[in-house]
Order: sequence, then C-alpha cells, then structure tokens
Amino acid sequence: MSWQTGLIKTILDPSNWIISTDVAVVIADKFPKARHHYLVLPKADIASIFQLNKTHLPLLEELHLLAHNVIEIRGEKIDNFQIGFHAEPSMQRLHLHVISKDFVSSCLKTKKHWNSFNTPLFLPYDSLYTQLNSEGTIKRLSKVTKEALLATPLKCNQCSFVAKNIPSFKEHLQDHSAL
DNA sequence: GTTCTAGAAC
DNA sequence: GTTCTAGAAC
Repeated sequence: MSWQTGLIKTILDPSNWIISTDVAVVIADKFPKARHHYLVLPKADIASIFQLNKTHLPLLEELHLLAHNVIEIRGEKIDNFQIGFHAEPSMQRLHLHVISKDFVSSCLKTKKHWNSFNTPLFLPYDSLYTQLNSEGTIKRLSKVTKEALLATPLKCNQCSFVAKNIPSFKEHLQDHSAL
C-alpha cells in the first residue's frame, strides 16, 4: 500500500474517529501543522476535490458541520480556525482540514507546509462550496500558478513580518502564540 | 504525505 | 564549520 492511501487505511479503524455520522468521520491529522489539526472525511470513496459535482453539495455541508462540531468538542473558538481544502491534495480520499491559526507545531517543517495553508493553495470551505455550486466542478490550478504560490515568501498570518528562513519563522509564530 | 541527505547558503 | 533547503525515494 502506497503512502497516498494512508488516510483510507486510518479511517478503517473506528478507534481513530473523534466524531462520526452515517456519512463522514473526523480524525486527528497524523502530522498536525498547528496545535489543533483535524481532518473531516466522507466514508464514500471520493478521491479528491476534483471528483466533486453538484450532487455532493449536501455532503459538503455535513463535512462542514462536523468541522464546527470538533472545534466545539475541543472547547475552541471557530474564529481561531481555518476550514478548507488543499488545492493540490497529496493524499487519497477527500479531506477537509480543520486547523488552528497558531501554526505552532514541530511537524511544520517546510515552506510548502506553510504556503499550502496560507496562500490560495488553501481553498476555504466557503470558496470551494461557491465554486462547486456555480460551476459544477473544481478546477485545478496551473503548474505555473502552483509553483509561484509555493515560492511565496514566509509572511506571518498575524502581522507584517516576513521571515528569512523556516527556523526564524517558527520562533516568530511561537512568540505570537505566547502573547 | 514523510524521511533522508547532498550541497547551497550562511 | 554549521545551518538550512529542496529533491529523490524503484
């Protein structure tokens, strides 16, 4: 089994479910990129956002409800979270990211990690829902666009700071979180 | 997606 | 000399 199927394997074991309904489950991200990082996945075999069509809109609403539920269960505030999809997913099985905005985590190691959540490489739930509702499908970003977004400088999500490298950026994020 | 590590950057 | 990044992984 290749690494791309890791999520499918993980959700086969109900002991990994933080919450579940008839159609979806919530699990903890195995390599959390912030203090809180959860994934909401449908039980149905939907590979990615690129397989979605308008018939999936009610399913998306349920995934979003579960995203809010897990934040509430953890006693956190919805405003402190980003809820959305990666524009270029790596793992099989559609998964909605529910991640706290601190981005303080030992698993956050690369510029790609940061930019995949803090540039248009991250598709907020509402944006994806709107695109699917109006166009009936989710478009891929061009290779050129993706490369440009991955090369975006490390700009803080809480102030105007731009870091020279990852270690100094992680220190900066931790300082915000301690205030 | 992560791990490993060569060689770039400092 | 050490830190840091970025590409291969059969």
